[in-house]
Amino acid sequence: MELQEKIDEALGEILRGCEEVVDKKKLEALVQNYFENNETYTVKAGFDPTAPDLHLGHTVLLQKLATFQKFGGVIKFLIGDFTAMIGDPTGKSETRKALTREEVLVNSKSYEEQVFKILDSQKMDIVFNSAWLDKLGADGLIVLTRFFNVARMLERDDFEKRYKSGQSISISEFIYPLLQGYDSVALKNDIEIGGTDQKFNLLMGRHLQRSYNTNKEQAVIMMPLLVGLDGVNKMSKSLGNYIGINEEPNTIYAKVLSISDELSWRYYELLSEKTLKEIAMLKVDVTKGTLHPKVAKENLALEIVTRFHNEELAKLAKSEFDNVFKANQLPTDMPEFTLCSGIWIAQALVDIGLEPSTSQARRDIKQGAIKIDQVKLSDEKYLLKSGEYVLQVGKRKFAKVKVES
RNA sequence: GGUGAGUUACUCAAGCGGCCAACGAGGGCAGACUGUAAAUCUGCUGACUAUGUCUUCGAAGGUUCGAAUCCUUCACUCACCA
Repeated sequence: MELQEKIDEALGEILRGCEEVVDKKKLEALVQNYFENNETYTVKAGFDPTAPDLHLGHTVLLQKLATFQKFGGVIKFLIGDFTAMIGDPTGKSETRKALTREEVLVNSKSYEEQVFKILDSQKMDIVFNSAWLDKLGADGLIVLTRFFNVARMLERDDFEKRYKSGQSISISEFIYPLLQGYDSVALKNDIEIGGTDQKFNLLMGRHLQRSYNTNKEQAVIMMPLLVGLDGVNKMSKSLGNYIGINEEPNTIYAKVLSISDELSWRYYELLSEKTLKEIAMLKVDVTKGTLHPKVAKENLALEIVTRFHNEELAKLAKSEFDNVFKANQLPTDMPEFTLCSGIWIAQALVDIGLEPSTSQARRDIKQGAIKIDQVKLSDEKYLLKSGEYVLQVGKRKFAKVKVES
């Protein structure tokens, strides 16, 4: 293959799924330089030290970093331990509690374990921004704040809104983007990747690199935010609409299948390793009716489970799922509990964690949501006799109980 | 610092002395229909072995037979003025 062709192909992969790119020329030059002279460049992405549980939303970014690793990018995996003390004002987040050094280290270890499922550990550095921000000092901070003015800071959407409606904006929130931008200065960074919600902060890096006369001006790539399982909000742990990469194969599989058909295409674009062309063809097949939308979604689920576990477990997850929900069989793996004979069914359900309260349990019994050995229970006051049973709440909560006399 | 408005369940938001465990909407849970999809329809949505009891309407006191509703103090939020 011609060199130029290789370069074009690499750029195609790099740009895939990006929402917006700033300074595309710079990006192209870096990649070209890598192919021609084998010179690497740095790619920075920032992560919050408080959230070491990665979910698919994070992997959109990580997969993009992995792509860069293939084409000369050396990843600066930045853990914002210093900036976490302030809390990113982007969106609606509140002030966060400061973490101790130990907590940060523990979290970063956990990051490593998870991140290496996607990234090549040989081509990346994990860095902490406290390394240079601790040393910045008050005088350094004053210098930093000179490089930006309030009027421009207020141009940022969320600041503007809050300012106009008279809500409070603390000075520290103004400093946050500056510090994040300073990270790029300190790292002499070439490219930064972040979510679209980070646009302002990402561009700040460019601005400050220019201000500090670093002779560098990072290119910026913005990735769209992955919508969560509810199909409305961005995927986040606090909203509970996430798929964690450390979750069980069965759980991941089931969660992927529970998203809406429409949303599954978005997931295809951002998470699948299929080419855009292949995905477009799948879409056509579904529209024509030659491919059932559920099958398309099943394939996506299989692909995702395979990435974080393996193909065998993915297939098992599928057959398990089909068994339970298509054929109405019981799951092969259920939590098991031992109870005493004569226990009230509602109490039993609470004790084993299938219901939050006996009140809720009663309501569910009334509505026919509780099953014992797959038989609907209608008696609210039912007492369990000794023996072994499978208790079920709704369609997806199961438990095996052994009742002893 | 002054003046005024507000603080209600997961969220928004009614209620302004008894009919209030608190209208309505969203969310959530469950049932029907399905592909555990979407859409739609229905029910539920403080706790308690329960036609009753207990704890909730920013916090603490008070008035009253009776308070989310009235009074006092405190805390917080917002608006206008300085």
